[in-house]
Amino acid sequence: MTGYWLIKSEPSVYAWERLVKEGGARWDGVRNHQAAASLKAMKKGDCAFFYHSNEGLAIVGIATVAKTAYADPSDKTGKFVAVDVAPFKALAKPVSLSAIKNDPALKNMALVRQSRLSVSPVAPDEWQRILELAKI
DNA sequence: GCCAACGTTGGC
DNA sequence: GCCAACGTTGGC
Repeated sequence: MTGYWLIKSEPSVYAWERLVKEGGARWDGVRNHQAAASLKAMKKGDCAFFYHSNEGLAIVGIATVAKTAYADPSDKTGKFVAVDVAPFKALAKPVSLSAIKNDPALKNMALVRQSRLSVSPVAPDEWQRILELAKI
């Protein structure tokens, strides 16, 4: 069973285009326990929507989990974890936050309900719906 | 630049 | 262990 997730990044910090260019990245710096729990639950090969926060405000691509959770080297306390992700596919049509908010099928997404959460699970039906909107 | 939501910290 | 104060995130 493939798991579905959503990871956020500010484009000015780490943009989707950079992930594509570099072919992969360590996803570290998560300092929230709820988000960390999602990181720990990720399996190799799981898919994650890549969302641009602050600027763009849209899901722009799909990444895959290349390496499951390990101790985050940037965390001195040793409590938090990082995963490695790789680019999988760009969306033909980015799905904006406003489109998500306006879609009754997507209203309950963690992205909408808990906007500050940087890593969150995505339900399979939500995943499918977004793929439709993205014209994949 | 403002503000709401949420997490964390520290005094009691 | 409660709660006020403060810091951070992120949408608008």
